[in-house]
Amino acid sequence: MFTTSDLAETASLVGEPARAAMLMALMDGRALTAGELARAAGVTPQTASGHLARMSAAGLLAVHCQGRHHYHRLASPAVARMLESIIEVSQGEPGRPRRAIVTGPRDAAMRAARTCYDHLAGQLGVRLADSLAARGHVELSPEGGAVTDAGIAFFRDFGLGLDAAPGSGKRVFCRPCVDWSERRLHVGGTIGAALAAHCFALGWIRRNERSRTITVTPAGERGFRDTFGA
Amino acid sequence: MFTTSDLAETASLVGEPARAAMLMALMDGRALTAGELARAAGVTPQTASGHLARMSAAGLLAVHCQGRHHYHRLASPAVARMLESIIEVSQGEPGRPRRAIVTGPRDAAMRAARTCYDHLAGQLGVRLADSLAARGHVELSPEGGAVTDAGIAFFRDFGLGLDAAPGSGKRVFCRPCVDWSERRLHVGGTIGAALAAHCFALGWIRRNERSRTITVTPAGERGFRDTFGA
DNA sequence: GACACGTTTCGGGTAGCACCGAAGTCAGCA
DNA sequence: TGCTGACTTCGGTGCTACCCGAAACGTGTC
Repeated sequence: MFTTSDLAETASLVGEPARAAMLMALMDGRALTAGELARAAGVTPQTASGHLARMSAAGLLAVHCQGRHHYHRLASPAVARMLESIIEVSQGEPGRPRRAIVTGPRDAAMRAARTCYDHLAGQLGVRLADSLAARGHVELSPEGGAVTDAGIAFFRDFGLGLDAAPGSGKRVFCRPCVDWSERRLHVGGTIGAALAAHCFALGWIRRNERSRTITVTPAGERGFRDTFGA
Repeated sequence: MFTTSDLAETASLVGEPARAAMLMALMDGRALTAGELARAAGVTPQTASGHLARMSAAGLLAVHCQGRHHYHRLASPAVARMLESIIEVSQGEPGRPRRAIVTGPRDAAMRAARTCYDHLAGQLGVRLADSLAARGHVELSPEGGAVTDAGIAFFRDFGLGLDAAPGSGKRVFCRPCVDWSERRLHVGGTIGAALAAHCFALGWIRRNERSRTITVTPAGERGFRDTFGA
């Protein structure tokens, strides 16, 4: 069972600016040290330590100690999904315009391409999703998403190891994820994670230091154009 | 764009016991008056009023004034999804047992059958989902869900008006929703909502006053057994 | 119009907690 | 073994906001 106080407890952990900033910093799926998270949240290490201990105890974060560094990461994809859904509500209705924000170059890089827990987001993520949908490889809707039979063959050719056999009748789902900068859907879930991991392995994209942004390499430019037409 | 403070602001609204209790009371999708919500949260009307105003301003609730009663409801399915995802995280890992709670008869009724925003949940919801999955009418996984072609025909025979044409190639998705009492998946999304609405229309189930629980009528017992084998 | 009822606004009391300074613990290194 | 750096624990301070009593507002009823 569960009680409403459990709901409030979890939500109140997220509902504090310093902790929210730490969680957002971890949304790229990497593990960061306590000091890095303290800087990301703009608080002193001792304050951050208390926050991290509480979030770990509540099952929001997982800790991995290595020497004198303590690496923290989101405990599970469910936590990432929770944060996404809160962000979606925070954005309000698309119709109602929110206050404009002066966007610096850093924000431009964020909009261009970034990771969203374990898959690709930003303009790159949306472009890929659009291309995959236009070619009939995936179907995406706010309600859900799935990889078509043609898509399974395509991803297999591309080099992704898919667990489900094409003839098994079992559908490969791709979770639709609302992009908070583009306000459009991109491909998440296991297929999104596998796709992102493969692009990293191919050297098409690489992570930038101290940021959730990613850079598309020249090889990636060619690859995305030739393989995805995007 | 959005900022981390938006995330914290929304989460902090949910992360307060009185407000969380009100939101949970609204999770059945109905609209309740300010006074009813005050009682549900265990606070005075004037305290509840302040909370409701803040949640409405933030876009979590929608208000509908009728005479001297103000009816509040969840502003959108996105809010319901957000609450579900927070609950999912609040429950922790299935492996780690949470503190046992003495469950009274009221809780037993909740576990048996209730509504979850707009669809059926509890043992009834899970039983229906299992039956539909076993017969190949839907496919459900934590990543997503879809109605099969056979399922579309089945639901059409049952009397549900489905928007997507069977031959259009467009998939009808059903959002998987983690049941917080059964810890299993049940059928949500538009198909789940349509299914629940049709069962209400057929008189198979009816709402109980002042509770999210629902009762299966004798006609419903027969109907669920004959039509769904559940 | 007087009254009852549901809801909202205002003001002050209070509890909780986020924050930081200082000190303690632990790992790595010379 | 002493030193440095990363992290945690402890104690005290200050602010936020939750809460309720009192009163005002609007609406439906007699």
